[in-house]
Amino acid sequence: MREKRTGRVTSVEVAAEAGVSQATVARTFSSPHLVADASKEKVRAAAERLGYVPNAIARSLKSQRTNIVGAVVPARSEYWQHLVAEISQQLAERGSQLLLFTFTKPSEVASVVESLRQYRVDGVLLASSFIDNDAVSVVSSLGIPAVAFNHPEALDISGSVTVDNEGGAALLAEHLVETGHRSVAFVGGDSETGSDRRRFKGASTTLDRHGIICPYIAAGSFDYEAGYNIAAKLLDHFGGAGALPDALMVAGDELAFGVIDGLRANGVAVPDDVSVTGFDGLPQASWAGFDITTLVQPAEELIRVALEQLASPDGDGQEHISVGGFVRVGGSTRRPGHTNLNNAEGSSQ
Amino acid sequence: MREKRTGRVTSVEVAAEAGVSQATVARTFSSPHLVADASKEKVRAAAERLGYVPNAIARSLKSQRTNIVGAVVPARSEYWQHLVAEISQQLAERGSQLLLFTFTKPSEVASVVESLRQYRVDGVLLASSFIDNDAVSVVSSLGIPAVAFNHPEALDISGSVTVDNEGGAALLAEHLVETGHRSVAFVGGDSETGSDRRRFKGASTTLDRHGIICPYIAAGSFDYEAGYNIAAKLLDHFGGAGALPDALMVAGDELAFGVIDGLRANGVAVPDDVSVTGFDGLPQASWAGFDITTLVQPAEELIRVALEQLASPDGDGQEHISVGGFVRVGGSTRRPGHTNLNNAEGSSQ
DNA sequence: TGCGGCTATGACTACGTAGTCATATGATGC
DNA sequence: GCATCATATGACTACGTAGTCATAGCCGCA
Repeated sequence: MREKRTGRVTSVEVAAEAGVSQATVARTFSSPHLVADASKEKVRAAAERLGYVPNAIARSLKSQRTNIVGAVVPARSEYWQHLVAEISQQLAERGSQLLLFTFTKPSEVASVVESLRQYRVDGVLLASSFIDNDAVSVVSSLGIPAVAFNHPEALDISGSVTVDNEGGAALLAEHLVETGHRSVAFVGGDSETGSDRRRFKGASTTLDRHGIICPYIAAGSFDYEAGYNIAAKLLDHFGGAGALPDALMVAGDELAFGVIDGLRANGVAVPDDVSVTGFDGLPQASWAGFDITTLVQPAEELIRVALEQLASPDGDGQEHISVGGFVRVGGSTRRPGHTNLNNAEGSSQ
Repeated sequence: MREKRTGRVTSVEVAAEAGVSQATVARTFSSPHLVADASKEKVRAAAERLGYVPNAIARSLKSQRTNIVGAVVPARSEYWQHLVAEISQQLAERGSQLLLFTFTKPSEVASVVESLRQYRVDGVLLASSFIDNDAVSVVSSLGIPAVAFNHPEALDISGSVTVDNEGGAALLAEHLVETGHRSVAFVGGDSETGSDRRRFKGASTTLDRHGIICPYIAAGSFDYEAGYNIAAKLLDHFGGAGALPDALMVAGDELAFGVIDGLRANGVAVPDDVSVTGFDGLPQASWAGFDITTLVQPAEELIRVALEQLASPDGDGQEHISVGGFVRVGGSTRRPGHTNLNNAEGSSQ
């Protein structure tokens, strides 16, 4: 009785067992339409008996396709953790695998790229505005299809997919104006990133059109900690809780969580003393404790578009796609009933 | 002038360029100690000129090692998102890559396992108590070293690493007793999971020893939603906010976030009306808005131990390791000063 | 001088698959 | 009844590397 030497059975052995050639076994699994039903049956039965599983490594070597997509994302980011789940799911649907790389400092990206080159991934999702253009250009100059995700800076180097940061921030700003907010400040994350700058631009331009001047206040990064710490400084800056603007537009949801918690720790009520908006549409933004008014990034669509670009024939992927988001209204902003601009003053503090 | 056909240069071409044999090129990159310094120099220079990068796929085929570790985790879980970052970091330090698979329903695990077999990963981290024993046994019966992570049920099938759920829950229970809580209920997640059962066991046994009977209340799953929804039912069950026990021990942090938000939405103050503890030690548990008293799982250690087990020679990995956690005291539980058991009544409601 | 031992290197081959080419078998057209 | 064609299959080889084996050169010691 033949034993199942599982995981080490080859197509040759299956061929012997099934009484066909190795080629027929290979075809049964990779191009079944080329094999007669009777043969397929025999092969499948033999494979079953022996515990055969096609070797994807060998297949990749021969076919020059790995069916593996690499993703390079920052390790500690609620936003990217959220997206990775979506990436993974969509890749699975396409029959591809996800080779995940995380980094905590941008300087780690270089060595990651080296690994990606070695593994001959079919494509790379460079997922972050924290990745500098050098890394992006290295990858794409290697002939690896790359899509810079939410990295609107990478315009001339590789394909890119991003939410419409400017338009999204504009939508949020419009919403604030419509709900009667007359003074707004913008709390930025990492001002080195294009996302941050574009969100501020969208906000300030829109507010400006309504005669509101929107100062930029830098938290330094997009994480909770930064938001929490900036809260006290905001109070200093404006001269106390009573002097805060009507609303704070925060550049990212995680940052906004920190801002809200920090404000509350300082006795500021959200939204009663100040409205707060976020940006990203994280699941946690809907949690009752925060319930943030935020711009929801259509994660499913963003990633679908990005993967389609990776899958498209090389070179054609040099597109730069911007996807619109939508405002999710939560309890972190005041909603003075059907207030319009005429009586908006009533909702100001 | 030779062009850099990047990504498609082979060791043979580098050998020709450097004036050595292919074997010497291969050795320069995989066993440099076998190559004379002078040759290494020539090879490195030639490789640089041609833009050569070793092909990890071919290497894997030849050497029967992929340097890839697979991880199978639930897609929507704060806890696992937290751990994936740690896994990824530690694998990078070991020169390995992470092939990530996520699932939303346990039924999806089967197809994931199929992919893992094809890719001949060096090992698999089966990261969840949601994965049934069938899947675990399939993997390990394939000769793929597998470590069931936080899956204390898998005792006879593969190696496993888990936090000491029972001991951790006992620590939390002790803390509650020490801080004067005299009545406690346990809010469970998915009672099908061993983690849930053991945490309850640790809690109830310990509380029992102090004369406290701890009922089990099922939220059904470990996610925020479940926690939020169970809050109202808790009030029903106990007959109003005033009749709640002194403390609720919740089986997981994310679940606890939901419980807290749900309680607050129903006008219950945490910790003033009821103390709440979590379990996991997620970063968010330290956020000011929640600031949960929780059992911190030592993520770094857990994963290090798991990876060491994967790396150990096959067969030896059949160990079942339990790692202790520690209590992080937050603001979600009352701390009546130096209250001890003698005057604990004073802090009861 | 001669011989064992050590280092560095090249020739060769296997890893397991998929695609190319050639061939055999029927089925179809005139 | 012969040429044509589609289908099914087998033999063969290449994908790019790493390890095995053999050999050449070299040192030291008798």
